[in-house]
Amino acid sequence: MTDSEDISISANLTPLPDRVGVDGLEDKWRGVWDEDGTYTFHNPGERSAVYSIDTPPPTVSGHLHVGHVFSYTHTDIIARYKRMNGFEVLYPMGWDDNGLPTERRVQNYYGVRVDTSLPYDPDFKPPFEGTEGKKIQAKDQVPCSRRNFIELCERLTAQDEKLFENLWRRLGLSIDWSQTYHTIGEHPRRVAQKAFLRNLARGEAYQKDAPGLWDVTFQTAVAQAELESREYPGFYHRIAFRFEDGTPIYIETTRPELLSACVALIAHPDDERYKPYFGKMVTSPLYNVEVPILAHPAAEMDKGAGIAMCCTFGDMTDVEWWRDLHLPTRSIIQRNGRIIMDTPDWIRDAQGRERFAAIEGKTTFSARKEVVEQLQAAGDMDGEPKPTMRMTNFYEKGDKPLEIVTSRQWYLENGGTNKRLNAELIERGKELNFYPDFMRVRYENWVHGLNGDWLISRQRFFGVPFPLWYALDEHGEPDYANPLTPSEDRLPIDPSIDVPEGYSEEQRNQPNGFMAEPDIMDTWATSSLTPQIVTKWAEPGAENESFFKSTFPMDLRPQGQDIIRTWLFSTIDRADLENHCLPWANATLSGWILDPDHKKMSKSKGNVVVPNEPIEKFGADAVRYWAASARLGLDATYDEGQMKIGRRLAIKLLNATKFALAIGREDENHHVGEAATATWNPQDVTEPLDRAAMAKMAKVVYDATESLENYEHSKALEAIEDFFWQFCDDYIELVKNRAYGTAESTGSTPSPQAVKSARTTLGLGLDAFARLLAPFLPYTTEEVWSWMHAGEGSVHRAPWPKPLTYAAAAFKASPDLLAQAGQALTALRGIKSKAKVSMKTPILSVMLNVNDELHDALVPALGDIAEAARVTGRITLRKASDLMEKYARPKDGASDDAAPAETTEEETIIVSDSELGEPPAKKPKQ
RNA sequence: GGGCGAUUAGCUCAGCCGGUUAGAGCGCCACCUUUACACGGUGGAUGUCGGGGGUUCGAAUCCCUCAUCGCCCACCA
Repeated sequence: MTDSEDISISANLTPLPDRVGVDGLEDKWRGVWDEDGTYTFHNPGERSAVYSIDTPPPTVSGHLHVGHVFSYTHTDIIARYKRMNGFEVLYPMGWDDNGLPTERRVQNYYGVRVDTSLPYDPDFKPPFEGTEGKKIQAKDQVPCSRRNFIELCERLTAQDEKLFENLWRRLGLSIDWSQTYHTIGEHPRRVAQKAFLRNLARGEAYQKDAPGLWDVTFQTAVAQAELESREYPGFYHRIAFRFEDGTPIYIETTRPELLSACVALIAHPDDERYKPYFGKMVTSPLYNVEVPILAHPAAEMDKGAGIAMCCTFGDMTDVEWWRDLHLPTRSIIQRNGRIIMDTPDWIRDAQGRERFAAIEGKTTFSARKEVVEQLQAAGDMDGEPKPTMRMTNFYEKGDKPLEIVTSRQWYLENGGTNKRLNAELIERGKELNFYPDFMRVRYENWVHGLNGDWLISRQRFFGVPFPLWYALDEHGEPDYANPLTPSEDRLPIDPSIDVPEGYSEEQRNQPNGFMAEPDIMDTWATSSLTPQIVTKWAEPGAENESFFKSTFPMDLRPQGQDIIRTWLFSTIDRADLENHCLPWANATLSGWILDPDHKKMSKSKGNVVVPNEPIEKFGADAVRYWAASARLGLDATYDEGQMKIGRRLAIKLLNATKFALAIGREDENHHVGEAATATWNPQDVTEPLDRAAMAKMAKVVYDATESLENYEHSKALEAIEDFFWQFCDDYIELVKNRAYGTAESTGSTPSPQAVKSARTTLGLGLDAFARLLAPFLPYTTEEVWSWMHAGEGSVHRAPWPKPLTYAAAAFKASPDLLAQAGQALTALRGIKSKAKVSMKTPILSVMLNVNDELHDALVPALGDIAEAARVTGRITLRKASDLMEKYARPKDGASDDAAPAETTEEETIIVSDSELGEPPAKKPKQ
């Protein structure tokens, strides 16, 4: 095989449609891709031949959003690009269907709630179906077993997943649907439990009975990563504690209802105002409980009165003081957020006990009101409460401030307490390529700022259960210190159904028997393992082992910037602990979608655009074009104008390709009904203008490739698109007559070689554009590809173009000639535009005054230029030096030659002495 | 309070490791139905590059500062 055969492109040309359009292409090609398995991943058995993508599993909430199509398009462009570069692309889809959002929807949709004491009922029928929107009162909700509830969760999410899948398919995501997982599915459960058991065995997972953040609405513990600070209105209350002699000492608090939980007053050790009192005792108002005044550096002198009431627990600072100063625990808040029902024994004062009885069982809100009234009545409050806005921690999905509750929870090391691990995770962050790079800072900030390990247990129902049981002693008390674990080959298990080795079901919850760990893992504890899930880390068998080796560590994690601290970080944590490496080499971070008023689109704002609408209106390729024109990491404005441009680009590609392929094959009605073959050999490109076009193509291919290698899809698209329009507007216009083999205007018939050169360049060019645009406009490019490569498979499996092919065709020509010829053409069109006549009007004669370099460059393309501009008479090029002479003399004729000196500097081509002919007679409309 | 982005034509955005007259598309104006395309074509007008300072022969580009918008982290007495 010689070099020239190596790079020439053979085409199988089909008959062409008389009219083309983008509508209908989606249905046509989606079916073909499914049938042909165009996007199916085939394990090549070696890591270097694979590009693997850790697709974000969207929360299936039943609500779709254009933001979804935005970021997923970015990833799809990369997937398609890598596939065309010969990689087997593992591009799976996942659904995040476990967790609270699903639970809440199921409760409302079916009108049920979990009662863990109920047994599974295989014939359970929920009282409602599809009641969303209508408010089902809590009292109307029918209790059901956890397993029944989970079945309902699965039923509902299956419906939502179908909606999402339809959208993704419509959008043209090149996902291998056979690799789909959902986070509550069997395989992810196995991964989550296996990874947890290994963390446990290595001592990275542990349980602790400690104060922690607690959501009173959902009645579950929450993790640091799920916190959200929000402004919350409150009041400062100035309250008097008293020394033995009755002297008051004032503290300020926004939470007077916690007065009875006070264990100390705390001031800064350097605070001169309070230094004399450290170590002294004071008594609390209302309850007359003695508490010490202590020093701690976390107290801030300029906050409130400078001395704070430490309660167990009002906030995380209280916890810090309590821990550091070994203070007693006096909890008064229950897990449901209400005050405890029994008057605590540390209140001994009879009147104090009476006062406490008045707030028993109340919410913090009404207890606060009661306590304030009591304080005012007792004369222990100074002045009126002063309103304030303060930042308060909320669970990101909750709407009541978090309380701090002591409970037994499971934790996983994440560098929040282990310094060595923290440093290691920072280091992992440095190894990872972030796109854009500045996102790395957010990761580092977060890891540096961790103040505790990752709380992974949740007191909820729909999620992956901990694979644990506890032995019960003769009194029925669990031995938490020595959990019972299943062997890995039993996974996944549900401890509330399955039985630990060596026990029988009858022993469940019996003295000397066992009990299941009731908690489930947080959603992120499963989601943090998506790389292990999609690469089949936990699946047994040689085939899966090979799969894992070919795909892990993965290549790409695309995700939203808002979940760097959760998903990105926790995934790195898990892979570091389990696999001792980064889970992927690259992470791409998407920005937000803003509505046309630059407000972030969100459901609560009511400005969400449902993605089906623009796809319906403009077509999937057009919507993708809009998404593709935004850079990673930057917010993008929802812009239908951009979609219109995308649609226009797609239509142009269809028409230009049809036109180029039709040349020389048309019958008298311009209809192409016959199939044909063609060989586009770069060596047949012989004309200067054609070579210039190919030189430009080589550069564009090179630039686009470089941009895509750097995950800069928008830059690649811009380069390709720019040249595509230049190719259509200038190059095709300049050569179409030559390609036809006719020369109507100049009267000189082009040589067969010149004709072939033009046709070859058109073929090579449009073949290249189909490939270059394939990642962006998959439907349109597949359509045009099918016209020129019938029976050769999909463009999406065709090789990405190489600069070498076009450089060979360019034969060392400069790309500049194309631009220069384009300028000349523009100048000639300008004559007609200014004269307000049809472009068909012949130019009888014209003089083009150009600078010296341009003069020499344009000479070889003059024939094409004259032909394209319909110059029927003389076209003369004159050098700038001669031009100056001309302007030295007064001149006659047209007035568009004003200000010669300036004009000479600003324009490279000046038209003079032009003479137009008669416009041709208008043809009657057909 | 600490940090990260953004700020360029009416709109959406390029350009930013300093260097000729700051670009594109949309929109706008005028014209043209031309053997691919009216879902079209051709031509044209449009900017104190957020403000202010500085470095430099030269700044949209580098430095300082301020402002506005968005986001992240911290902030519950």
